[in-house]
Amino acid sequence: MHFIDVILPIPLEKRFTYSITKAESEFLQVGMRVAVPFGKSKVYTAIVAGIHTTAPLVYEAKEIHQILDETPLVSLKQLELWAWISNYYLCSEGEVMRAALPNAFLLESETLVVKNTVKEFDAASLKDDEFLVYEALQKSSSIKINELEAVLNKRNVLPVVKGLIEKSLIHLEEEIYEKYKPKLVQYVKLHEQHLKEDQLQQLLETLSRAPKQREVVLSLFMMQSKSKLPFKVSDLSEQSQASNQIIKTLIDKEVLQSYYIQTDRINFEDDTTNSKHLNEEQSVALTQILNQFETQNVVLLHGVTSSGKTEVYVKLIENALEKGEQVLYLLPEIALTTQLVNRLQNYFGEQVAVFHSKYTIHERVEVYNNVLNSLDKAKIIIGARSSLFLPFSNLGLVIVDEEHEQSYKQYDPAPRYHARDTAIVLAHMYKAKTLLGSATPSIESYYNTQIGKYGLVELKKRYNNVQLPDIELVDIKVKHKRKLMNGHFSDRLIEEMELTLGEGLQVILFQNRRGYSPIVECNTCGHAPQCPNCDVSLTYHHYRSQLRCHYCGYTMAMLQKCMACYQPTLNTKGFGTEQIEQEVKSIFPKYKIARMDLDTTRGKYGYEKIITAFEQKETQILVGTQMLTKGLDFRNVKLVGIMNADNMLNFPDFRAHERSFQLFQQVAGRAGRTDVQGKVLIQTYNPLHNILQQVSEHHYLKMFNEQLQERTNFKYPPFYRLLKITFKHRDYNKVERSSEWFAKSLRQTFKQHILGPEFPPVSRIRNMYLKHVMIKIPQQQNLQKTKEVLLKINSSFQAISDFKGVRVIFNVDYY
DNA sequence: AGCACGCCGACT
DNA sequence: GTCGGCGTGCTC
Repeated sequence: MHFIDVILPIPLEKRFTYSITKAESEFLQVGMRVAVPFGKSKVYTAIVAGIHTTAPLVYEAKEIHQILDETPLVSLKQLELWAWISNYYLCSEGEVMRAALPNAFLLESETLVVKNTVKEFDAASLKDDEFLVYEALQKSSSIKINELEAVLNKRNVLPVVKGLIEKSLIHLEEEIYEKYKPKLVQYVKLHEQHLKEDQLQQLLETLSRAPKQREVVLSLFMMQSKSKLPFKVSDLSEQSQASNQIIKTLIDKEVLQSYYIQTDRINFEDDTTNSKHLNEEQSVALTQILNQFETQNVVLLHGVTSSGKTEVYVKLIENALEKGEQVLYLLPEIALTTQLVNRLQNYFGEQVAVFHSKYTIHERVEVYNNVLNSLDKAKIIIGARSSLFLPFSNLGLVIVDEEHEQSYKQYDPAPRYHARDTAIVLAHMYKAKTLLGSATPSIESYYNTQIGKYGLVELKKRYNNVQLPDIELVDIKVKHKRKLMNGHFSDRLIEEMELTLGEGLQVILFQNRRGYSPIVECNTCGHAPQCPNCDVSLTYHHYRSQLRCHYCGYTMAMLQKCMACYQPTLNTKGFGTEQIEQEVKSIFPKYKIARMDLDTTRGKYGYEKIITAFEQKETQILVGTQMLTKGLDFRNVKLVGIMNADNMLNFPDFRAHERSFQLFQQVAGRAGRTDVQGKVLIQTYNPLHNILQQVSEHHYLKMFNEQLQERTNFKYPPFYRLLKITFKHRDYNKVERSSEWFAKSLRQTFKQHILGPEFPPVSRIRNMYLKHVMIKIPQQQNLQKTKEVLLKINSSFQAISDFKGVRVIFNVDYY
């Protein structure tokens, strides 16, 4: 007897065992996909994780449905990484599998209703619904079960189907299909029988009465004489100005022959240029990095904005390529702009492959396959965090750019992994080196350089010796008192904007909040409209005059009168990008303004349009949220205005200060990137705030030391690990009771290292109440043991019937 | 996570 | 009387 253990793409801890034949056991290898029946009717794609001959004791293993691969799709190293993630981040291997494989590799089964070939039966015995199904089956022999919903015009069609099965009129079949279809492009050539010269003459004569067709043949003949490459149908129709119909006729007549070639969807122009020379600082940094790699696995490159980190990366990549190694270049999702990708493609041409979520499922499969087959066109992978899961074979270098970015930590669906930390583990598995890069390193990473765990290399000067921008803090409390504010703009900001725009240079305005205003309040009674599903007030969006909830997407029309007291005294409180845009328009009517936030960047090329317009100076002023800060390189920006620094600084989180410093520094880095010194204005009610002082002095170390002190005092990372547990249920009391129970159990072991349960700032989202419990884990405490205790408590918890249905979410190294 | 089975209110 | 709501439990 032969069996396999498989990983299924579902959030269940266990692996599942299926039986296979001897022949299958000889063919199958770990890492191949199989389709297996699961539950009563489902068919899932599973990954083979083990092959053995031990029969399960308490149940009979089902047989597999079919084998889906000829060679493993997932390597042993990848499975090792999956196991590490599921163990470290406390989730199932199935959840990792879901995140790791492009969706198109996961087959889905669909139930088909198929007509039985039966003798006579009494049509009158059918109910109305049953007759409708029977009638539909007369036209086509099978129907998908979800299509029946339309036929019957109701949702629950199963009873009808059951009835028909009992009457032996139909049966069910499961159809499995592969979601990925290779892209085929139609090519044409002259049919073989016309290849010789004299035959061609003859052919042209026979076409003398069909001038259009004759034209096409001549065009093709011309094209063939110029180039030996195959011709696409689209090329031909363009060349000869003929419609596809004419070409189709010629193919039907066998004058032309058509054939298909499988092509990659991802194409780029090939204009390889030589990489730039490094300046002295950069070469020094490069040498230092290479030296440190001799003894360190991880090196942090701390380079101020515009110091030319990318050029250093390029050299390191070249270096790895020469050794025949693969390179993974990780970026936060939003920083994956065409700007950077184009730059790297210019250096490395086809060897670069890009992988991120805006790609279609087909494009992702192609990149995956190219890496799996170690093709030349996928030597360098540029991608967002999910590219960690690609099937590398000889990875030599991992670059984590903007390593401080919090978006490297996946938040919502499990696995809640940190891409930077996982990248280091991944690199370690391949004995590869990791380079972390940032202008504003995370406290954790910088701390690791201080204790000698990572190497550290610094780039202190900007490229071309451009000076760092001059940062000025504007006290808007004073400006308000002296009546020097125009809306949300201080006189200083307006002056500087006029100056910059007057010189033909561009301005970026940063406001970390979208919409028009986050709160609408009644001046008479103080009532503010709330979201019915979440515990937040609705944000007013001027565009379409709506009130929207940023948590659940609820919308309603903007009110004319207060809902509570019916007075038309509604007032907006606070402000977002929309309001800033509107104010700029009225203060600077002569200039063109663009806004970049979640609302304006929907769609695949959402960002690009706005960015390109700004690059090409079609717009002079760009208003936006933190999207603006990531990896954009605008040459013509001189002034950056931060509209309000306070709401970020006052955010209730131990990382708020670090994050504000990073964000302000990054935004400031957009100013003055070529030869003029940039200017940054930060408007604040609190100009004496330490962080703002440190930002204005560009003093990273001061910030680092101060924050580190606070982290020591208050027991936060890097001195303690944090594990956050979220409890979620629609019943408020259930959340209260269950989280209390859990925290109490944890306290028995971990004593004062348990915080909470506490409500988060937004305590209800989509009608689900939330409560958090935090475990602080001292460095000397064994992480594995801690998790074992936690999981044990969790299984007792799951057994308590009162807590049934409460979702418990673990977030290891919570960000 | 799905998806079935199973037990209680509003309709023909 | 049925249809359909979603609470509970299982999946190799």
